Amino acid sequence: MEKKKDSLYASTLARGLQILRAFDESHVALSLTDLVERTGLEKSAVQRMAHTLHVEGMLDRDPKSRLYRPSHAWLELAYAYYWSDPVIARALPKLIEFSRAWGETVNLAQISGDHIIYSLRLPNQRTHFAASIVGRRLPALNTASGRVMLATRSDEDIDQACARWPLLQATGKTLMDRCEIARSIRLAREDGYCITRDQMLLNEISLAAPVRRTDGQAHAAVQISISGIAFNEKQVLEKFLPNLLDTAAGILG
Amino acid sequence: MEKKKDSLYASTLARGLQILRAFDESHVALSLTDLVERTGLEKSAVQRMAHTLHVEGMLDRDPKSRLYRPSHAWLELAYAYYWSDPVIARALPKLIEFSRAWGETVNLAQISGDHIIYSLRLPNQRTHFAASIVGRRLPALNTASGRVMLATRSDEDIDQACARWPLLQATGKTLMDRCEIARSIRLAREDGYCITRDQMLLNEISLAAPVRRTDGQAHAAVQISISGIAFNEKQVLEKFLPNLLDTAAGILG
DNA sequence: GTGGCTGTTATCATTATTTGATATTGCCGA
DNA sequence: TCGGCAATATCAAATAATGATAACAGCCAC
Repeated sequence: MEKKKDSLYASTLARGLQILRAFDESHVALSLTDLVERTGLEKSAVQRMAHTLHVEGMLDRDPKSRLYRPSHAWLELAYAYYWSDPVIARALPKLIEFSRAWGETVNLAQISGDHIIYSLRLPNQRTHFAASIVGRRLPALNTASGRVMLATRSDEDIDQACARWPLLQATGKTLMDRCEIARSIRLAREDGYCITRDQMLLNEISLAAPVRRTDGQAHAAVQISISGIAFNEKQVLEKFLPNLLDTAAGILG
Repeated sequence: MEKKKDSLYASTLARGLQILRAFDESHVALSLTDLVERTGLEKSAVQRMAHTLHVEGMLDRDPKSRLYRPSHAWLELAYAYYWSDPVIARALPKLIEFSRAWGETVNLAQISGDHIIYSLRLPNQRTHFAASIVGRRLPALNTASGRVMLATRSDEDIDQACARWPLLQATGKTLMDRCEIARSIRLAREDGYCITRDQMLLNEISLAAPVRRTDGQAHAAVQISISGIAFNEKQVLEKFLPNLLDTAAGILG
């Protein structure tokens, strides 16, 4: 109907997926009319899709308010994902080891188009909710992890990315200058790590090291979040960098 | 076609979901023919569903082997789930605190039909992969978490569950006697906690405390896994129980 | 209580979409 | 190089989705 002339494309299935994707951090429970609004689908279509997803166990429903909510099945899908990605299994024991040894928050980030996605998180101090749960996506250019991964690519790739990939001003100090970001990435290539401050959260220092494959490219990074109040960048590098590089290198992307 | 006479049921969507559910811990990458086998759908239907899911970003595909794999979108769904469930946000800081203070593996389990599902995990020592990642489902009756949650229900509910809910013999020592399990649940009701050993993993002691709602029922539990080599049950109770109960009580289901 | 509003549930003729058989192509190992 | 298996592409038949509309239910203000 609205999509490409693709005879293999099952639009009913796509509409169902639209319903699933209507839920996010600021839309945690939706009524039928909410879903109509958010998806732009016909009322009847939403009714049928939501009903089907409910019957199939993908959506829970509060009988009182009639609001739909994500079900536990969404976590089961994450479980299946974890088993399917071989990097996860190699990274997890290393991250646990690091977390135990240093008592700091450590994450595994992966590149996903022009964003990074946090696929493993071992939080060690109370922080914002979003910073503690897996599945969060952030523009790659704004993060230490994204930059250190990008740094393993060709110059052309880096230039292209710096020119085109999206940016998000998360704090007042988030770096939005694309030339500066390009410089930061080239520095990361020389250094083999990337460190940032106040980019996604104020008073947060983020240090990332690449998880390289045999061809040298990194599709994952190990990243730690350190309080910018307790430490400055120099101290963070001295205290954590060698072990972080070891941890990342030991994973083999 | 095969399903109920439900005029709102969109079977195409359901077929697509079947494809997603074909992936699990022992099926991490599937070809079209694998999918045909696992779902029982027609070859053409599988072709169209998989194609659509790929176009929509729900499945990745290795161009070489042509195998389909779960995509990062599966983690994004988990992210949306986390935001949608209010218990998660209340539990996470408490679990982090406990993990920091005691350096032991701590989990949040929730009841999901006749199974439990681990929705938060803070692993603190290397163990089996399955024991470290969220989304794992286990028969409620076989776990300390499941029993301590069931213990907050009525006697009839407990009897029904003990009679009908599934069991899984995970180790040679997994308790399979339904009468014994019922006894364990009633004990948990008196004690306000449940402790097990060697049930899902050999030499693992599992201790769980209920997260009660205002009506007294628990739909979640905080659970810790302790090495049965380093400790015996008595020591675990002495060392961890008071703090675990505090942690669980502080969450408010 | 009662009326009116809003959002949900149910129905149905029309038709677009899926279906599933089959033909074609491409890949990999012998 | 060939043979066999699996992945793609095609298409007429018919089923299953569509979307408009009608009936219903819950909630709030009065």
